Amino acid sequence: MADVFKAISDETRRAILDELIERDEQTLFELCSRLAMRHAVTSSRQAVSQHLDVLEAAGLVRREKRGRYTFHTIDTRPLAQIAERWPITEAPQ
Amino acid sequence: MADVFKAISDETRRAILDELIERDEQTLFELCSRLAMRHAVTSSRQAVSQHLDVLEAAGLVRREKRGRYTFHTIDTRPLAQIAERWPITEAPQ
DNA sequence: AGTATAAGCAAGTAACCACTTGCCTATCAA
DNA sequence: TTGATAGGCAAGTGGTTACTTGCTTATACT
Repeated sequence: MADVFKAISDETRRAILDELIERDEQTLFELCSRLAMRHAVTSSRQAVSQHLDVLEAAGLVRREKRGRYTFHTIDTRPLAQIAERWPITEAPQ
Repeated sequence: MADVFKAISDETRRAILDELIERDEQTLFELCSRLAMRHAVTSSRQAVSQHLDVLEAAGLVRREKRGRYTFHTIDTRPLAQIAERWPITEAPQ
């Protein structure tokens, strides 16, 4: 789907995926503080939340609400279609 | 590079890559007519040329000028970094 | 030399998108 | 029940970007 390409076209969203690869099942606040500390992302909570909306629409992140916390889980499988669509050859074509 | 993600974030540019996968070494005019016929892309020559600029900056397309023709070649290798950055797992994480 | 074809350059425009701001809802603890 | 924490909703704004328009350059053909 086109959503996947749009999702990874933004630097902050790529940092979110990086952070979720390092540590999965994070809440919004956890993500915000760890993005600021480890990935030099200065976006506000609302901005990060909107990015997570985009990542969820692309199927790259799943949300699971427990109590007052919402945990975010990464799912890299939608990225497979990229390598399938344009197979990577060793030498330049 | 960030340019690769930006490059494939646009539907028309993805169609250009699709078309170059089908038939490599096309000129700008060839690309324009084949995009219109086979990929329902209605963009003008200048628009396609600007898209090729972006794809070239991302290293996904190389240009080779011979006489009055400029041939465009696809190089999918920059896409490999995507799968490397977020490895694809079979089951959801 | 003159014309046609292939393509580059550059400014202007309109739509999109990331981000902010302000307010609201829900859950939990004291 | 009151306050604090975690998060959602929605409108407005500024910057980016895809696209058009018009002009220019370069190569090839007659």
